[in-house]
Amino acid sequence: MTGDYTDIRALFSEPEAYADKEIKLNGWIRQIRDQKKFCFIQLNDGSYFTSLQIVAEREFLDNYEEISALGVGSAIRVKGIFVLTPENRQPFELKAREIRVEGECPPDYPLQPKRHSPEFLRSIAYLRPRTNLFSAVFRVRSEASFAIHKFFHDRDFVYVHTPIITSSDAEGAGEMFHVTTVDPDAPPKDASGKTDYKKDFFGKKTYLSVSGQLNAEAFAQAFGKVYTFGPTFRAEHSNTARHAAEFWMIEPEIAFADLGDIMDLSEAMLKYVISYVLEHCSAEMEFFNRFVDKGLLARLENIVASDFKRMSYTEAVAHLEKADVKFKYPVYWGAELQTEHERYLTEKVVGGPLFVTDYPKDFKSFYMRLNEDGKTVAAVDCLVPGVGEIIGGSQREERPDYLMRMMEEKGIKKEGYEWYLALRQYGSTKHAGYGLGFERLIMYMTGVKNIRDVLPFPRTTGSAAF
RNA sequence: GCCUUGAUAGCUCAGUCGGCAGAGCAUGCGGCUGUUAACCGCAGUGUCACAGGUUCGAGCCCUGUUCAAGGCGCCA
Repeated sequence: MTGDYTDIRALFSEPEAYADKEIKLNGWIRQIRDQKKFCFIQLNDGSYFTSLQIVAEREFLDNYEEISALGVGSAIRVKGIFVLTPENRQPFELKAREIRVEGECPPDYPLQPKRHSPEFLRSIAYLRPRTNLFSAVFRVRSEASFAIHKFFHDRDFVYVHTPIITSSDAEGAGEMFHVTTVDPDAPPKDASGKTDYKKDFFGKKTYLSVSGQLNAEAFAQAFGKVYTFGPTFRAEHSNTARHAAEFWMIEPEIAFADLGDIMDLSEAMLKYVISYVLEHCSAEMEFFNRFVDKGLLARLENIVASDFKRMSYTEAVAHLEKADVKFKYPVYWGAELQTEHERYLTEKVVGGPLFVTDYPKDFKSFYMRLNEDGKTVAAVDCLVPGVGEIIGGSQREERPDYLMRMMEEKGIKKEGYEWYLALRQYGSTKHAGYGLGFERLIMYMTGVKNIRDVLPFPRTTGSAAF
C-alpha cells in the first residue's frame, strides 16, 4: 500500500474484504484485449505474481479512446469497483471508473505477451523482472534470502559482515580480482622495476574476497555461532551454467562443533528455506512446476520429508567402481570426484541430496582438519541432483602444529595468515562451518538451469552488462 | 582456458544444388457485447552478427573476429 493505493497482493489474499468497494491501483499493463465497447487489461503492480483483470468500459471512461490504444508495458493509475466474479475464469476483477496514464509504452517495447527465450531476456536484463519467469525467480530469491536470515536468527546465530576487500591472496578458492588505485598506464616502480604496491591505496596488494570464512572463524571464537551472507568474487574463467564471477554465499561457522553438527545444521537449513519458499511463494512455485520443471514440487516436498543420505568418500568411490557405467574420468581412491561421478551418486545411487564426507587431504583446503587415518580430512560436500555441489564445508583444523604442517604441505606462506594462526593459540576450540552457494540453492528451488537467470544482473567471464 | 553447435524481420525459426528474402507470432489499421498468451480481415517490417576472400553471382563455400548456447575443467 502506497498512500491510498491498494496492492494487488492484498486483493488476492482477502478478496471478500474488498468486494464491491471502490479502490485505487497502480500498475503496468501486461496485456490489453480491445473490443468495441470495452477492453480487458491485465494489470500487474509487482506486489503479486498474478495480474488483475481490469474492465475498462467506454460508457464509464471519458478517455476510453486513449486507454484502449495503450500498449503493453504502459503504466497506469486506476480507480474502480472491485467485483467478485466466481462464475468466471478469474475469481474477481476491477470495473474501472477512472484511468489515468502515468507513462505510455511505445510499440517497440521488447516484451510482448508471448514466450521469449531466457537468452533474449538476458540481453534486456533491465526489463526482464517484468516477465512472469523473472518476477517469480526474483521474488523467490528475496523470500529465500529472508528465510536464511530468519533460520539463523531463530537459532541465536550472530550475523557478521566480513570484509569484501581482503589482503589474503591464497585462500584456496581460486583466482581473485585485484583491487587497486594504481594507474595501470603509469604504475609506481620499486628498485627491481616491478609495480610497487607499497604505494597502493592499502600499502599492499588487495583483492575482492572469495570467502568470508577465515574472518567468520574469528567471530565464531567469540560469539560461538555466527554466519555471513554476502557477495563473493571469483575471477575464474569458468564458463558454465553454474558459475558466476559475483555471487552470494552463506557461511555459518560454529565453535565446539564437528562435521556431524554442520551436516545436521545444513540439512535443517535447506529444509527450512525450501519449506518457507513453498509456503510464501506458492503462486511462483506453481508457475515453475508448470512451465520450467514439471517434477519440481514433488521433488522439493520429498526433500523436506526425507533424510539426506550420508556416505564417506571411500564408500562413494566403492559405489563408482562397481557402477556399470563407463566414466570419462577413471575412478580410484585418491581421484577427485568429477561432475559425472557426482551426478551418478546423487541421481542414480541415492536419488536425492547426498553428503559425501572425509575426502583425501591432497585436493582439499589447508584449513580442513586432518582425520585419525592421516590420509583424509573432515570435509563434506552436499550434492543435489541437477545442480551438483550446493554446499561445501569442513571441520577446521584447530591444532596449531597440524595447521602449520598442512600449510607447508600446500605451499601456503604464513604472511597474511599470522592472525589466523594466532586464533589457534588463544583458547582454540574444535569448530566447523560450511559455505552455501545462494544462487545454486535458488536454481535448485526454481528449476532454472542457468545461474545467469537467478542473478538480477549477472557478472560472468566476458560479460558485465547493465 | 578447451571441445561442439549456432547468429536471417521486434520474437521464434525455415531458407532445397550458390541464382528474386520467407512463415508463424508480435506490431499498425479496420471489425467484433465478456475476453482471458481471444477471434476475423488487411498492411508494414531485413546492414542475412562483423571484417575479408572465392565466384558472373554468396544468407549458403573459405578465413578471421565478436557474441550466445550446450558440454568439460576449476568451484559454490
